[in-house]
Amino acid sequence: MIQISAIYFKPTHLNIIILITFEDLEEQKKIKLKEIHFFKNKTDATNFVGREKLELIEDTHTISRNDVQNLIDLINNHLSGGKINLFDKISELGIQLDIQEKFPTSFSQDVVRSLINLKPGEITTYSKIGNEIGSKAYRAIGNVCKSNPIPLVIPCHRVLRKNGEIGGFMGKSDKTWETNLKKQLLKIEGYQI
DNA sequence: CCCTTTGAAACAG
DNA sequence: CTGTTTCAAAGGG
Repeated sequence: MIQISAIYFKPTHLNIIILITFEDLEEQKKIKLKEIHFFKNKTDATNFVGREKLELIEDTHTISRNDVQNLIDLINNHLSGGKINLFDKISELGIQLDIQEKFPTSFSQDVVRSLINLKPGEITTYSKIGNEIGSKAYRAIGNVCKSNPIPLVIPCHRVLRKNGEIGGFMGKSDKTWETNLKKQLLKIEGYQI
């Protein structure tokens, strides 16, 4: 039984709670980032930890791995307007991501490959991705984004509708907290909607 | 296997 | 705005 740990924090320049779940790869002295979740407040994050039966880490000093603190620093840097490619930086740290497991089909991997090439402030559309990967399954591209366990790192928030509308975020559409967060993330990256 | 349903979409009318 | 088209993926025979 693999123990999944969780830690949550409030980024310096954004009024949300970010929760990271990860697996400790002890033999490699590394971690594997599993999921990133966003919450409105600490209560919601705590409830999630309880529901998912996660091992909550109260602060990073209690764990031996620097990876977790480095990861939090990277996310904070990015959310403070630092135009870094989170996917690349995380890879440089040697933090594992289970892209293969979470995106098993070649279709979904094509979509992910297209997404991680996007720079902060750069946007695309569902149809543009379709053109890149040679598919007209625009809605299926949305489904891949919906199943993304690591938003920000795989930047689904940079995918808008062709007509300029915001599109969905984390499974939610229309005027939801999620789509509002999508707008905020784009604004931080310097993209004016 | 095949059939139906479901999308964070796009397009025509 | 309302259909219609579109196709990958998942679920149920």
